[in-house]
Amino acid sequence: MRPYTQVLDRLRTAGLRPTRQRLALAKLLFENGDRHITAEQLHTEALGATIRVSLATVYNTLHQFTTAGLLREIVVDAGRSYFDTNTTAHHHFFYEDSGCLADIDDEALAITHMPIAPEGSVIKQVDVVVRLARA
Amino acid sequence: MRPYTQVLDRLRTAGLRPTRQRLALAKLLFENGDRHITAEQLHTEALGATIRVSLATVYNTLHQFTTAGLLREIVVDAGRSYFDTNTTAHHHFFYEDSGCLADIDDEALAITHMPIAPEGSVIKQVDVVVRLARA
DNA sequence: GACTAATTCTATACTAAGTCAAAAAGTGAA
DNA sequence: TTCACTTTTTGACTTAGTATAGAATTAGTC
Repeated sequence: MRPYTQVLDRLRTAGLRPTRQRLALAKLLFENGDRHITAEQLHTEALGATIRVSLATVYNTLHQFTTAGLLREIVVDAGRSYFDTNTTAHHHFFYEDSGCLADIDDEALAITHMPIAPEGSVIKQVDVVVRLARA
Repeated sequence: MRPYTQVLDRLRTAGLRPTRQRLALAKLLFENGDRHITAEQLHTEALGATIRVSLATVYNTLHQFTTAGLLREIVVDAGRSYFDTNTTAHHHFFYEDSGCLADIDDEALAITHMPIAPEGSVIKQVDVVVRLARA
């Protein structure tokens, strides 16, 4: 099995053209366990791994992957976007001091009453953020 | 009763020096029903009401009010902060098309099972955002 | 392999939201 | 009124993200 086979399949399945940059970024994102990462972090990581890619391309790629269902955007900080490789429905702890995110176990939190969407709108997603401070 | 009596009391109670700017912004914020507002919106509104105040002061004031417990910051958009005059525990609908926020009735949404805070941290707040798209 | 249409990337300028800091202005107590 | 302390102002600056023209790349056809 060649090194890029899995991410190649993944991009093709998602209907995305498998460019050099997309393949390399997909490898960083999807072959290192579940991750929560910002565009800046991913860009730095790519450069550190001698992947030549512009910051604009990192942003474009993250947004394309999100639109294609490979990533999910997480909004916990008014100053930047986080992207989550785990796209299943789940919620997050957010450590405000460090800017780190962690998944909350499914059984640890549940919403028992869902509100009805107001007239003329549909519910896209329900996000729960448990904000943490250092004890 | 003078026009600024209520907000004057409110600032004094909160331990904040009642400067001209703080009084005027407090009046806009707290005497128009529950509001969700960004710094830019408040600044525009203040200027429209011939309140001379700098944008830096609007930001400073919103942050001071939040720290003093008069406002609550709501993070639903990675590009800007919203401030909520209703500081009780409650959750929000966020209309992604328009950038508008609306409170969710208490009984309409319930969470069973609060997660335990991870080692070394405390839960500051639990935020639920129901993201809406146009139908 | 050559050609080519369409897509994507790059580099850099730009935007929007928010912050910084020195000087000026204002508050409140004595 | 004075004065110590706080707050505001102004305009420069920072940060995260976006725009865009030209270059580079992908992928299908022959």
